[in-house]
Amino acid sequence: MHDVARVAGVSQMTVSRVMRGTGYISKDVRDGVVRAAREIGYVHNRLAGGNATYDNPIVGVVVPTMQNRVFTEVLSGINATLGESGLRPVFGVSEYALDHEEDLVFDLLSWRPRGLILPGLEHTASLRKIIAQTGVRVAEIMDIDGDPIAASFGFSQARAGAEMAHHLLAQGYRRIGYIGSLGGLDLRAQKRFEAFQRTVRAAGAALVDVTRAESASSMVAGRRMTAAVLGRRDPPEAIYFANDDLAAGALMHCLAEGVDVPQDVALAGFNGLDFLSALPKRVTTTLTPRFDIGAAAARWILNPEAGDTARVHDLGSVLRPGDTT
Amino acid sequence: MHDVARVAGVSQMTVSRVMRGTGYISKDVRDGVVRAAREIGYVHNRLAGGNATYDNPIVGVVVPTMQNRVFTEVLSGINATLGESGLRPVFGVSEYALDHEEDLVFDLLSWRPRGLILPGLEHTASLRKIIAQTGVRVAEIMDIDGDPIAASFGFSQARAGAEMAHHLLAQGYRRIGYIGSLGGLDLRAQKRFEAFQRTVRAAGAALVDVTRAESASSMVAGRRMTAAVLGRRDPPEAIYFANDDLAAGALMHCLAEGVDVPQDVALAGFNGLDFLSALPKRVTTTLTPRFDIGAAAARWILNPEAGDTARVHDLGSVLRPGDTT
DNA sequence: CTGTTAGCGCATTCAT
DNA sequence: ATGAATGCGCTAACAG
Repeated sequence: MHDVARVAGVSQMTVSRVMRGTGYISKDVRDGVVRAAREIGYVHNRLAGGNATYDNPIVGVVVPTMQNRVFTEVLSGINATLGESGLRPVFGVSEYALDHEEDLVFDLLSWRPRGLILPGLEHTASLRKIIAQTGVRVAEIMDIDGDPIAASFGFSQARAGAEMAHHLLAQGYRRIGYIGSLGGLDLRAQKRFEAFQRTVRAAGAALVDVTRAESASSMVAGRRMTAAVLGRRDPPEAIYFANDDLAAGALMHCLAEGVDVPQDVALAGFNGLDFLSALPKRVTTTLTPRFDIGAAAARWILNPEAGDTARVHDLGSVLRPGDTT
Repeated sequence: MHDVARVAGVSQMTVSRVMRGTGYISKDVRDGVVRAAREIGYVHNRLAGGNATYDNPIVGVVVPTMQNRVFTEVLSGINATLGESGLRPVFGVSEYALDHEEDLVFDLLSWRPRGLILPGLEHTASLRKIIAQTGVRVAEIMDIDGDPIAASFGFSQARAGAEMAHHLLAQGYRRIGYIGSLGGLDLRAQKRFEAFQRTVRAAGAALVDVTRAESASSMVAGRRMTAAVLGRRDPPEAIYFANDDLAAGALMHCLAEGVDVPQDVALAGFNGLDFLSALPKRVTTTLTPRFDIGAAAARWILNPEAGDTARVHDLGSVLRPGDTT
């Protein structure tokens, strides 16, 4: 900055102001500074200033996985919203492990981020403690069933699960199955499952099969598990999947093996990913506003002053019946 | 750090050394410092030191899009490799626009990254200039057909395209189509296409239909375009798609409409994404090492000293014939 | 609208 | 194995 200032014939502080676009600078001076910077090939160091201001143009983001479109879409929403303000997300992948999440948050805090975006409402005690100590602004996303640290953005996982149960029951299915993944590590999926299970049983229907892969969810896993479940004695009339990938894999199994959907077995997914509408049958699913959740959380981090004092932000989810139930 | 030092009864410099794990520190002192830090809730500021060292534990990454699994897998590879060294990727999305890429690089340089990872070998002149001026370490990924700034990691897009042409020709197809997306903005896809086209024509066969969506590639777009192409007079006997999503969408169309594959039309994709193996038919495709490309590029950024002086790193691609050709 | 002064939190360098 | 002095590149606060 000193060099730029010398070349432009102004003070170093003026260069700083031009670079950040703050304060009142006459057009002539501004142009001169910009030209001088270009001339000597100067690139503003945006992190050095964080030293003086105690924070950086960064938002720390923890995602459970990158293998699932859901979280890359959330990340897209965050990135798009932050981009307008020149901030950037710096992310870590927790692999659905709370203790790993704790380590990640500790690391991300060493970047002095303006805020943190975390998945879900469940965290370790140490995590909560360090958040309280440092006073970072934290947005919790994807789930609103619980008490947020500061603010939550998402929808009710329990309501979504119960709603799908009601839908299947309304279609007359009484012998129902559930197929998930990750051995139940996905706490949001688990919440959906539990509400689903409660609702099914409360109606006097039976949850006849619950299967979870140890692996991550994928079409391949869905196809494999569905084949297994349908091969057992007295298979379910309808299966609720933890997400669309699993459900789509199930549909592929049925297409390949000539199993009639929904006559022989009904299928329901979760998330409403775009690719579903390319499949031969429209899969019944629940639409979730993934991009918007990321965008809303990012916006909340960006505007500490905004009159938005709500702690719980329900962006809603919508059950979309298809041709598979 | 001062506070930690006071509590631990050592100098600030010793705390700095403990935090970074460098230099020789006696176990007693180290433990005392760690305890003191925990006691007062101190979190190391990893970016402040970048001030003194002229760079930060950051690698700037440009990806063309987040809508495509391909690039999230590359990002995973980068993230996994950097994680071991405590660095983090900071990414920007170029939307396949070279001028936007230029802006992003300029922005990423303001983070004083240890290196940059860029998609492809084509960049604007200004981009090249600023890279040269700042002397950042740059890894170019996904393509090796050309002259890298410093080092490239990927495979030959041209070879992959030609190889698929040979495969289709060997199966006896003479009237061939191509379906892409993004109006040709994806320069790697474009290179594949051109080599494919050359090879088809050199063999005396005909490229009878070339269709590109303006939108991003997706199963939905693939299904829609395939329906259109097959509805025209004298449709192609085989279609080469810019990627697996498009090809999978085509297969869905054929399944839904009772079009026999590969009897009525043969289909070939590109990338070898996992989900292909869940489809009712194995789609012919080219396997690409996406995760490994990201990992290799990250490793190269991490080890400036390594004896690796090669500029071109061919990680290879493999044509995998399936049941659709 | 622009400049001066002071200092952010840390790492390098050189002592000891 | 540890400490003191110094400076990195930048911004806040205030002066004018």
